[in-house]
Amino acid sequence: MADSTPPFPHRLHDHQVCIDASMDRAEAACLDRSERFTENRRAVLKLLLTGHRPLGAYEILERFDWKKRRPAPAQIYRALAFLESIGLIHRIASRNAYLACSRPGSHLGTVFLVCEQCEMVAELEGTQMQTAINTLAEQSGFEPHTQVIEVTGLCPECTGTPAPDRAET
Amino acid sequence: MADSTPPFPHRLHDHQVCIDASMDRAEAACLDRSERFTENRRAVLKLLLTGHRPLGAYEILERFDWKKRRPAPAQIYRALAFLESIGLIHRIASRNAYLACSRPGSHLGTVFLVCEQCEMVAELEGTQMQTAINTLAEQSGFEPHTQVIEVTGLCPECTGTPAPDRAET
DNA sequence: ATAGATATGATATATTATATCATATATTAT
DNA sequence: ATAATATATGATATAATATATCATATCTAT
Repeated sequence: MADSTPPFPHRLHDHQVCIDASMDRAEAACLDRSERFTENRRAVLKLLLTGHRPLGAYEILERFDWKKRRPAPAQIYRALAFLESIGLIHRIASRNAYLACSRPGSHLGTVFLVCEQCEMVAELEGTQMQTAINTLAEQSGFEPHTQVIEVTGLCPECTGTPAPDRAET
Repeated sequence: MADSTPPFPHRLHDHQVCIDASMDRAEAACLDRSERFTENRRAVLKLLLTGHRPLGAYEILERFDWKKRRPAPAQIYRALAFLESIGLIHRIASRNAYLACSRPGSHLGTVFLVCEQCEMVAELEGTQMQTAINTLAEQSGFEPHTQVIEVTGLCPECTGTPAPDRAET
């Protein structure tokens, strides 16, 4: 049973739909946990949702549409910490950058494919990978808690080799 | 065909053997590429070899046994960049730290198991993981170049659950 | 309305990493 | 051996990323 959404968002997809859906999910996630979806958190998430590409904290700061005073870095980091804590964004460790989550649900075995040219990131489920990690961990007597799986390379758009057209039911 | 060395070095293993062997391999690797194994590079590698645990660049700097003036950060980073470039050390992205390599040979599918308590790191081959990544990449039309696979959790010593004694031939 | 909890504002500073240019050292060709 | 070339280091400065702290504001439940 393959996932129907393509790993890398199509060049011409309706991105507003992504944004709206994500903001709605965020709203719901906060409500669900009785957490506040404040203006700051909203603003930071919205900035991260502008593209399927990770932004550094200071990049977010620069793009922040501040009404009064320019916000301090801490303000951004606080929002990022919060959003990450409830699974709405991911930190891409290999880039010190933050990415809006595009896969509601569990993120235990999530794999990130990061294009080194256009910086787009695909967020994949990696079930097989998870199995492999669990096997390795078991063999080592290791108890896994969190994991970072980030693959850097070239996305279909940037290699000129588009992804095979699978699952055309 | 399982690897005979345990994933996490045993509490009582003869560590001097590790160090000596690694320094010898480093020497050979440099010779092989006509690169210079200078005092700085030697010193940085040696510090990283003091334990199977990653050190931050500034941690290395602090422990650096400087004869004259305290070296500048750049000096450490230069050595680290060099050592990493020829595969003698690894960068642990999730910790901004550097680890002496304990597995001569290819590092394409290397998996790091990082203990969040004692900070020991096991460096594993992850063949199955590599296959999983390649599959995911192919399905996505992604061309993988480099990858970061880091699992954080508790090592056998720290869970109290020692690794099963496998391959006792 | 008040008390308690949580988020923000403001300031300062810690941590990690790189840029630059002059000097020194090693390697190669002569 | 010596000069020419390449490579590494020394020294200084600064960039980029992230956290600590404490006062104030805002929300939530009673």
